[in-house]
Amino acid sequence: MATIKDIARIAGVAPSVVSRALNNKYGVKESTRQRIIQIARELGYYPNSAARSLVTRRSETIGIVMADISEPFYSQSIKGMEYVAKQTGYTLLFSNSYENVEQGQVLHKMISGERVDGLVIVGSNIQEKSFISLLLERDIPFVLVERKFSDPRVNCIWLDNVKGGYMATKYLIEKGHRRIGHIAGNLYFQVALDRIEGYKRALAEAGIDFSQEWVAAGDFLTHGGYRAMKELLPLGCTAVFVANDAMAYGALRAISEAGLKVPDDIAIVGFDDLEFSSLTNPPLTTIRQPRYEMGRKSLEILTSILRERRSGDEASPDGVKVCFQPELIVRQSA
Amino acid sequence: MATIKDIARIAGVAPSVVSRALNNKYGVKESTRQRIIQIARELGYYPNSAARSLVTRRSETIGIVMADISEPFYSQSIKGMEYVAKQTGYTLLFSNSYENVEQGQVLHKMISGERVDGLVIVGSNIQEKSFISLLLERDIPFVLVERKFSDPRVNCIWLDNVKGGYMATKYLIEKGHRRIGHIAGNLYFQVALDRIEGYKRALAEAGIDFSQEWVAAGDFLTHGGYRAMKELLPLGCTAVFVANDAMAYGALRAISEAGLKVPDDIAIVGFDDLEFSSLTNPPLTTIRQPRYEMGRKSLEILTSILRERRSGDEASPDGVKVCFQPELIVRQSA
DNA sequence: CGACTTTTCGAAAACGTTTGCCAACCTACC
DNA sequence: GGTAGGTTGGCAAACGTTTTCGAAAAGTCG
Repeated sequence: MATIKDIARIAGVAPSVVSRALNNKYGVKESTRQRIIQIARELGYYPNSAARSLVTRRSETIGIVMADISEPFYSQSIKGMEYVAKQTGYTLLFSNSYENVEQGQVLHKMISGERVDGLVIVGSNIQEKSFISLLLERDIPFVLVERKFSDPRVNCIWLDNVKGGYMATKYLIEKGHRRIGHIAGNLYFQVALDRIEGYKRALAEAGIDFSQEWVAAGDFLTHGGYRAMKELLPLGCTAVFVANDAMAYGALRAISEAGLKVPDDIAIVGFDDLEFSSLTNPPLTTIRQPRYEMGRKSLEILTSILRERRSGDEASPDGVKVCFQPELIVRQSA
Repeated sequence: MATIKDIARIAGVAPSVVSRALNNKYGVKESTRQRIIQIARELGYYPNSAARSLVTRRSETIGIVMADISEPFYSQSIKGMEYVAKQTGYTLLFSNSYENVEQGQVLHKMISGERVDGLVIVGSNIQEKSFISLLLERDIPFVLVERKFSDPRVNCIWLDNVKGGYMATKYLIEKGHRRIGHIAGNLYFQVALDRIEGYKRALAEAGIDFSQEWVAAGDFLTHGGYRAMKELLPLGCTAVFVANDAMAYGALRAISEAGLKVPDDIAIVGFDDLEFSSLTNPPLTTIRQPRYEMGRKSLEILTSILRERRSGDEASPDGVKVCFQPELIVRQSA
């Protein structure tokens, strides 16, 4: 590979001039700049990223850590993030946390190895906070997705899950249901708790007693939804609000295996509005989460912080907090 | 962040010794090694990856380029790759090619910037070959997934798609169907061509005339499957072999919208066996592709090449070629 | 105890960039 | 023609490692 020195030699100029020319810095005559650019092109020059980030202390890379990148739930978020990454020239480095950000050395590998300039952490569980103080202490920009965090310094973006749970449940109540169950997500995650909270509020508002028995524990995965629905079935509810679509798929299956019909015997409302949810039988009524926009926003926040830092401006000490709104998508399962 | 020099100073030793101690190299007394390790731990030392790869010319990173990481099709491959990556300590750097590897600078960014030590390229289209000669020329290890490439030097792994297409079609024939349509994938990809070929062979073997009219053009995406099925519907076929599950979902929808029943009016066989395919209505009969194993294998091949190179052994000039076998999964759509 | 071998350690170069600072050059103005 | 001021280019240090080579220390053996 050609280096900056090769170019300098050929152009009859010092390496530093080549660097400035290629980086569009002030202080090099336009004619020599053109000459240098031409030579660089002919040599197929591409800057060595290790050398560059060693001196600039920047990697132009952003780390994305999420539970499991292969969950369909994340597909749209990723697309949104990539959109911004492409715009701003950042490279995205994905890493699975498998429900536990703090465990494992991925985070250390990323931040201590200076492989990333900043982080987007989506869906960390509520018990984890030491990694947050670590990031704060090391002064590494990051944004939390799907988690509200009270410290004013941290950037968070999340969906109003309480409202979403409320909307789903209220919709079922308006449809005339009174015996409404809930399949909850993994309770170590704030989203699961918030959706339960919304469910409770709608119930309370309609004067329906909340019963712990009606909420079955799930794990946000299809199979967990299936199991939970089986638990719920004998209780005779006429409707179930399921904390996410993936579990709703499992619930649909359990219901169908029991020989019951959706929505006539049991109505189902999911959460998330995955791509597949319009293809289930029947198509799933659900709460849409603007995942693309949220992914995009998360990266916009991060890149703008990074930009501020690079330009040396004093960044505001306060983080950004953005709350997105859920939307009810009515299909045929309720 | 603490550097190797800090440790050296505290330990009263030269930086080079620290490096050797931390990398478990021969030539440092066990007692000093322990002392150094202890100090490193106390300081929370982590090697700066840029500095390291600048001198070693290795990034300990593998680039994975695929059409669209968020397609559910890839989820299992990714899991398989991650498994090996974790074992071997490599970091995975994903990049979407959006159906065109050569376009765009991702590849250059990765290889010319020396960000990756090797590449796994899954599903490049058949017209693209200049990137292959580039990689060969630059002597960058890579493995092609989902594409057979005749040059003996290149490592390829693929599924026997001809056989898969044959199995799917033959199954339908055995079920008594004679009017069997096909929804093809994007014809710029070898897999699409091979599955058509398998379809043709099964037809020929059963003495059924092949008619171009019976094969509808698709794009491997759900919506394309939906459209293609609509084209096929008026032709009165009693069965359709769909080139992948994602399109099969669209086909199922089109059929159901037309008021027809699967499998009674039209039988459907898909390809891939995605997670969702057991949840469709009716559950999809399909050809399974061992995606996890293929992802895993691709990275095993690459890492073993990388290991050989690092140890300085002369690698064999010939690449590895691995063909995986498809498997028929019978559910209820055919 | 001396000669030799082996082990342990240190100095320094190298990897490819960026950047602060200074020197040289050019322009223009008096 | 001299000087001030601005523009352009070069030198050298720095970033944090690894690695080569040689020196010093330690160990071995007669």
